[in-house]
Amino acid sequence: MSKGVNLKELSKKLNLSQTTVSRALNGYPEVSADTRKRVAEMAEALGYAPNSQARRLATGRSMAIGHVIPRSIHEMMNPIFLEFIAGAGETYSKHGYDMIISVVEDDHEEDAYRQIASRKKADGVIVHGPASDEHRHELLKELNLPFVVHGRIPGAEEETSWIDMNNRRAFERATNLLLDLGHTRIALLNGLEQMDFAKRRRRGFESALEARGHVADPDLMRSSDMTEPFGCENAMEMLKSDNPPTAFLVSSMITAIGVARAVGQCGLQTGKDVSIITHDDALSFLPNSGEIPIFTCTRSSVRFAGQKAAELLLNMIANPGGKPTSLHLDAELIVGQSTGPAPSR
Amino acid sequence: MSKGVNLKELSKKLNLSQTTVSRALNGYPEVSADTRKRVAEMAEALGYAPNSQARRLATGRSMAIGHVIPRSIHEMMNPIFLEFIAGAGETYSKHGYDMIISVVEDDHEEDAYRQIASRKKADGVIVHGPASDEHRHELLKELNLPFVVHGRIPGAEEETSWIDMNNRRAFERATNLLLDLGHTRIALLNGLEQMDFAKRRRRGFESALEARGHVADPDLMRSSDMTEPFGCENAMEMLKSDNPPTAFLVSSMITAIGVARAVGQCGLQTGKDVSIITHDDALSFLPNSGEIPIFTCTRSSVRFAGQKAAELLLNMIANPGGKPTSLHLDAELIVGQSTGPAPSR
DNA sequence: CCGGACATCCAAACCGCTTTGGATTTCGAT
DNA sequence: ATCGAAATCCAAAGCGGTTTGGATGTCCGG
Repeated sequence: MSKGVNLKELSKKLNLSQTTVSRALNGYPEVSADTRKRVAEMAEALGYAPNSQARRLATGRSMAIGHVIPRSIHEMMNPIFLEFIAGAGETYSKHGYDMIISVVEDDHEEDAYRQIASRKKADGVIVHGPASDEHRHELLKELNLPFVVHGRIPGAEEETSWIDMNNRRAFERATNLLLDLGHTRIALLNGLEQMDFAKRRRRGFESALEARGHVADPDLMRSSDMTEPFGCENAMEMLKSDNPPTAFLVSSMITAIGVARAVGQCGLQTGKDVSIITHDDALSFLPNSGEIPIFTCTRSSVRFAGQKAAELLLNMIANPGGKPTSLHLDAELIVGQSTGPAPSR
Repeated sequence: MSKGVNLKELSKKLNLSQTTVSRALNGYPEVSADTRKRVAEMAEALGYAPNSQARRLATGRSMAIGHVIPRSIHEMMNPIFLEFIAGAGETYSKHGYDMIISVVEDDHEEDAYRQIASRKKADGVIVHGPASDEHRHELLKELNLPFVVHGRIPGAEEETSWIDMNNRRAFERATNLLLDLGHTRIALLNGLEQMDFAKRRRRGFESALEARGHVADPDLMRSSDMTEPFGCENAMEMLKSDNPPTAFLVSSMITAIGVARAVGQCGLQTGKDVSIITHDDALSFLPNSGEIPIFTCTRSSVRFAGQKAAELLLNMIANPGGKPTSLHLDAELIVGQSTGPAPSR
């Protein structure tokens, strides 16, 4: 209601020292119950809230987590990224942390991290979209900035904290389902393969094929930003080829929608003439649920991952010096309307 | 490189007072060029960067902009929201501002704003997704917190700063195009009509129809979260009805994709049997560009809107006491593959 | 040679909170 | 009555910057 009351004024009003008022408000034991109550009431009445900058300066903790997002990431991973952020944000606000997001030019990412560290802008950061050739973790270690990776950094799994889904296994299972349905010509529309997750998915796909004595056909494997047109154009091209695939394994719902469009445009029917399995990040604006979801999918909620990543990070910050901890989520394989037995020809 | 140098240490190293060092670094005139250079070099060498909390406390400006996003918004507007954020973020970092995002439970939104104000967490905020029945601006005025609205608050256009596209006019023009093509049964798949933008779009649609002597058929108007299934299910239902529409006017690409799916499933062809015009927010992961875009659309880049909104707000903060200023963006009407003359029957 | 205008630089106050290191009081136990 | 522990509370010292109000030195015209 009222405004601008600070600790000094509040304590004067109460005829108490700032020390006592501060302690009363922050739950320290050396304050009598009476006093505490009196303080709380007056604070409430005067609408007192501690200035966060001052508190941060005094405590040395910024009570904020940073997310550095270079343009390239958010163009690629746009919706997935936000969903993750939203999840993380829920955890932060539950724990009184702020989330600060830096959108930076691609070649300023390192700068951004350095600034966060040197200016003490955040107590920790989340590393998004680790590449196969990843180096941010080294920088962050040097900067002494706690971090959690969304995904895994190849070769640094033991020494970093991360949260990831089991990409390889999910795609292995999906591929097996298609094989079980009789499909042998299976296309893979994957995310950019400089990203770690995409590489893992491909490995899952290939190893499932190989285990059954098949070999992945390079002509049927494409890798790109996961847009809708990427799905449509490539599916179209493959479907019109001499030896078209009967099934598609796709890395994102959006791309899968593109594939479905291509299937339609070719006069074919999804789930009958052509099967599609997609990974489903459970994005809220692209629901794929219901009794029989539209798309057969491997599903793993990226929002949930965000929540957990934040928890991991806050834990690290609260208990410094601990061992890195990680979380391995398993994707569900859910059968929907987009798969069926391979057409006999 | 090195770490933890603060102003005191830096100035000691230089045999200068903190005052002088601070002034040299911040470009004040009362420092000789020599000294300034010496200071700059030493600061560089020692890797000095001012602690942002301390600076904030001293200057009284938090150098941050807040975005409060209740769950309901980010479930609805997910991808659009992020694109806007990304645009705003670019502007912020260009000006040395931080972006802080609070994800809050729906009924804690007011609290979030109060906290930002009382704890001085941000120097201003962006108001997202104004409803027809909007009150946040009143709260923010009471809190004396500068803000810019993305969209418009009905009845408060004059007294608030906002950035918006011309929703009514865009949908009017789109409707006219359809009418020109001979369509008379046109369906409207709109966003939630408690949102201001959706209401405006509907008005544009209706007034274009009326101007040509038609009346909007309530059976052909639906309003909901702009998901893909919303488009598919409703289009399906309408197309199977006795008196199906020959064209759809849709509020979002994602929903339009759903409509296209329904069209395909009905064995019809988009752009021939059924025309679709959608609004296109120019989301990066849903490109609808190229020589002949897939969808005929009204296009307005929401990322650009984000950039501009941020500029508006930073201006307000830099020049307090100014009159509210606003920006009215015009959407382009772009003809793509999804429209054609109404089928003669 | 003097006084004032500039150009430089500095000591200290301040921003608003937390926290250290007592001071004072209370009270049961000896 | 005496003592030490426990319970309360406080003055003051930070945290790391910015900014105010001089102090000092230099240069120039008169």
